[in-house]
Amino acid sequence: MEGKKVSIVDVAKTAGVSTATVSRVVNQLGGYSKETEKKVLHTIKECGFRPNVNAIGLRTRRSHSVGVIVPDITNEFFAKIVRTLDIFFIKYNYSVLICDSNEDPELEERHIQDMFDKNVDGLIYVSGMEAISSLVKNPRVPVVFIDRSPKNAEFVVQSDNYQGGYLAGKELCEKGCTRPLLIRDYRMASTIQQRRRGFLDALAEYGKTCEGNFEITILPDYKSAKEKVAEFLGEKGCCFDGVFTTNDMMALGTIHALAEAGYNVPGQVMIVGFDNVSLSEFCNPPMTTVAQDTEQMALVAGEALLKLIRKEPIEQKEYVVPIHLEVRSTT
Amino acid sequence: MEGKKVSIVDVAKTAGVSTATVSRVVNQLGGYSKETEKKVLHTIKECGFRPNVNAIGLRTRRSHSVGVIVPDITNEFFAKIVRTLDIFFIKYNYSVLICDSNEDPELEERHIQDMFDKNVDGLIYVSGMEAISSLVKNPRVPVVFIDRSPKNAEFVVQSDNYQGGYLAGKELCEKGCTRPLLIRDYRMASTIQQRRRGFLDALAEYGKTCEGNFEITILPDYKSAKEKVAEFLGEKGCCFDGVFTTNDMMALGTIHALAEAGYNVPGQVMIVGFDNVSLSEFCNPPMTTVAQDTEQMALVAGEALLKLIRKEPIEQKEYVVPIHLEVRSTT
DNA sequence: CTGAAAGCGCTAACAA
DNA sequence: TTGTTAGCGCTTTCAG
Repeated sequence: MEGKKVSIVDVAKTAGVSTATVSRVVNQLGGYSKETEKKVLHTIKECGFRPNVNAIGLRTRRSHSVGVIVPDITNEFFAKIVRTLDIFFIKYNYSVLICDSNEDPELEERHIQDMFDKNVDGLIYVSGMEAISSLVKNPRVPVVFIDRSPKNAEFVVQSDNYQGGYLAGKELCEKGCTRPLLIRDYRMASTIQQRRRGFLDALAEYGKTCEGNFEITILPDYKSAKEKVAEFLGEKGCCFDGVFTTNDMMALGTIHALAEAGYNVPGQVMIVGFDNVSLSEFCNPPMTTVAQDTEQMALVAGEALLKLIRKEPIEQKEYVVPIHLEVRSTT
Repeated sequence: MEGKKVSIVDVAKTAGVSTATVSRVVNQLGGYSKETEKKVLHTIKECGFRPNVNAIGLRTRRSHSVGVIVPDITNEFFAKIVRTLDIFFIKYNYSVLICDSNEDPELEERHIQDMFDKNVDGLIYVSGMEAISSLVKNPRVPVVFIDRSPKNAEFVVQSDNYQGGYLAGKELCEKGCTRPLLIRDYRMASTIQQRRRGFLDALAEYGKTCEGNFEITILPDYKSAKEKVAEFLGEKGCCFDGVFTTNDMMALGTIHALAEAGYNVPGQVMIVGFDNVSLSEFCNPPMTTVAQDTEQMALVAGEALLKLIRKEPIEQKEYVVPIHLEVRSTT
């Protein structure tokens, strides 16, 4: 009895009804008696019937699945979003297709095509590149953006990046920093712009001016930060006493460069990171950092996509998730 | 021209051939003239034809996709495997369906069913629970196991866990440890057993005996380790001078418990972890740990699955990936 | 070398 | 309330 797959025809036959009726029951479309329903449901269970998703997809052009595109699944921030989304959608019987673009536009393009080929009913696009062109090409499927806000986006959810930058600046100023330094991703994504703006505004509020070399722009990783800070230290000495980096790995690189050059953190230089990756809690000293609420972001995005898919009205096109400062030992 | 999807019929029509011929060309089955091939290929490109995967799946019962099941995508170790697999399979035009079982047997069961429903051509199962029953139920699709070796497995790839444990024990002994302690996952998975065995064998080689309370068994996370070690320290004092934990988070918990109790690492107690997560490099002090070659594991698994899917002969049923000790500052 | 046609499993008119 | 039936887009014999 485990030999062949049972189809809707088999169910119909053994239940003594038509395939249409079985289909109605399976999809809970109503228009059948309580009795037939019970009968059909019973035989379905009996013979272990599972609808063939390909046949359904072929007929309906829907897949009951959504795609999630992240630039790096290896990054805890994205991994958490993916996980939350996965758990969210399974509740609604949607399966999620995860795809790691690996920061590679070509790969990303390919993955997106792949998802369209699979007839995803919707897409969640997390902080990707600008190669959104191919997304827009397909107006059939709704797209929700996390952490990135292209024009014409149907729905965008982002952390309150401005507030994050502001909190970082405020923390530094209140703890007595007088010569602040900003280290940021050289690519000026909108999120980075907002963090920067918030930071500068906080400084201004405390009467700090932003002198000449107060800003370093680099690749946003540990190594770049460490090297660049070491170099900076070598050239100009420690002409700053507080640093805000636009992510935690850069903060860590900075901490280590400082430590190796013999400076004390937070004694001589304070540091605030961004993201609150678990590393920031366990490094030495534990890092003060701006924490994003990944779970909330994912949930909001999931809910919005679901509405878009169901063509329910959506009250707002944008959602800003609150952010908070996790104060630890580098400030 | 962007209005409707073009099907194989459209291509056939405009190319002036039959759908059968188009199909043959698309699938490179041969049996057509160079000329028709060129003509068909050209019109395919011309009108942007993309085969409908549902129709193909419905006909062939194959999906050209494989499933990957991990217990926690948020864990760097698994995320890396997923990413490598993804990149590997895309080369062969297979798409990979990632699923995070979230250490939840019910969710896992559901995800697996889902994958079968989607007609995955193969499955890679990474260090999951024992709920493999449902896997075995479906003898149609080949399964490759990573980091777990159930009986009857078609193919298993694992790190050389025994060697890992051995290296940890040796390192401790050579650096002068006399009272070793083992802290391990309370669940005795085969991988943990092997690490333990290797560790004990190394100790024996150096004439160390394993006295009474030399082994602590806990949940394998930071918090459990930290609490348990603190408690242990409180009850018996520091009756050990070297610790091997079966993963890095436990090692970190141990380090922190020790630090808080005022013990010096590695001065009074040495520590060796397992996994080489990036945290182990950045914590304080940077941790000596046993490094698994995740990339190699993923690649071997991917290659094996591909062979299984293609029904090519497979020379061995098991593959052991070398491991090495990353010596840092806790030993 | 090429085409005609059956049918994979399901849904959705339309009829009854 | 239920059944009949025509496809969805593709592969795959079987004929030619």
